[in-house]
Amino acid sequence: MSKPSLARGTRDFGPEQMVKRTFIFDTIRRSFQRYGFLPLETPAFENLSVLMGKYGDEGDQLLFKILNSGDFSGKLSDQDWQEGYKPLTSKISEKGLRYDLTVPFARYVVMNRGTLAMPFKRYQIQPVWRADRPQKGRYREFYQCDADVVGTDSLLCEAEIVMLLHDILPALGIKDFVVKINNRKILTGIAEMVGASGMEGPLCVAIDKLDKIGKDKVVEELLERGFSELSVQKLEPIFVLSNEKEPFAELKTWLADSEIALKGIQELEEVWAMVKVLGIENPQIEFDVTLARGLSYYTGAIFEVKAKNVQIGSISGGGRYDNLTGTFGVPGISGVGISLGVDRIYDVMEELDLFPESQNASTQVMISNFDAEAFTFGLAILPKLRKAGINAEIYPDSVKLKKQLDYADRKSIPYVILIGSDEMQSGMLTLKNMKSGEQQKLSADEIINALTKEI
RNA sequence: GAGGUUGUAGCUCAGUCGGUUAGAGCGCUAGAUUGUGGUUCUAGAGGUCGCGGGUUCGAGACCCGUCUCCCUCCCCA
Repeated sequence: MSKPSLARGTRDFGPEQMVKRTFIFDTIRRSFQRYGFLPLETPAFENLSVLMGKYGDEGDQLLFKILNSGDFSGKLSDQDWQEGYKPLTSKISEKGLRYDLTVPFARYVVMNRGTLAMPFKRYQIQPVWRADRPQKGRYREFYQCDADVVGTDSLLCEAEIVMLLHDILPALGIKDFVVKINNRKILTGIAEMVGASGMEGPLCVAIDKLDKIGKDKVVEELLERGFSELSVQKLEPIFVLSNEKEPFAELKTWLADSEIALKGIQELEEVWAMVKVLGIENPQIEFDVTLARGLSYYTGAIFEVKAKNVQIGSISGGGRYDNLTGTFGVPGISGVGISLGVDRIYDVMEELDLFPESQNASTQVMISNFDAEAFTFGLAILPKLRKAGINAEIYPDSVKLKKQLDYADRKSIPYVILIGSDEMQSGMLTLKNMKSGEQQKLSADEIINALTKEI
């Protein structure tokens, strides 16, 4: 027999952690609802045909695949084994764990399009799985909180996402953050401009590292990735732009010949304008040409949120996707959304010590169990406490008081009711304050009164 | 997927050059105290040294493999 262990990249969440996590979930859910999003849940696993090809090659590889049940290898031939793992995978696995919440949502929209009031706004809070190598702030099972709008290409949705983030993060205590915004159309335009159409993928990957490794290294990497000297020269303005907060005018001059880039810039300007009208106090948004994001389905705005003063990756990301439902046979439904990573938000809050103290979740009063007679007496009082809305429990075994008080102490139960022969005779119970050690004689009703006031 | 690193009691960690019965602190259990927790004192329990193989008279220590933790890259929440 071997000791039990957790699967790589997974965690248990004990009671204290769950109290904190629940606080995050509740805060986010409340905001989602306030913006008119409706709840949705989808299955933990989907057919691979739904998931494959939506996240890029890298994403396909990070999908957890589920082995077909039963004799999955029975029909395999020798040739199947020799063709390599990719063709083999499709023969032995047809389901996979969900990788994000956006693709299953798109599938849901396609399957239910006749019944949904468009534009359709939904939120979804569920775990997702990625066969990644775990690291700080990176897990193989983690929760995402998504809010998406489909069925409209109004840029109001982008502006509302900005606003939503400015509601949620401060409500969690995260005041220092930055919402980075870019637009895929601009990136496409840039690739076009420098004569490297369709190469925005590698382009993004390289320029994304600008603030990390510096201009010279980025140029080096671009050349390595197959960009010509001329292309790299034409990219020069990027290195200047990257320092500006709102360099839309400069961008327009530089990319004047690219229709698609101009469209992207115009979209961003509109979002900025709308954010101003919505009146967010001190909006923490920033244009970032180097923001790319790997998910291949984005076509318009892209978002990423970073918490400042902590070394944890982005806590939220999202963007607009014009043709995700198109991959399921229903084109023309544009959507946009964001995803908040609960586990990273948790890590940020833990590191910055942002969790509120008060936790009304646990027991407020425990009835001690001195002997069989007192136990029966206490049993009658227990439901009265609970009916009055007081979290209460009775110690189940007639063991030494020392042990019972120790239990109450360790659960941080603030009050204990002591019942002995005196108390049963007089009806006046002893209420002990565990923090101060004070004890007073009160009737059951008086105790309920006193404790109700404390809530 | 590539590279590096870690693993000894429930937790944090010692363990010398390869050598007797693997230790400490905290925690846990019991008692001191038969109606009173936190402090104190006393006693006790608790180990497949991640797992599998190898070298050796002898391995917690050395070698190989494997799993896991953490880190860098890639990518991402």
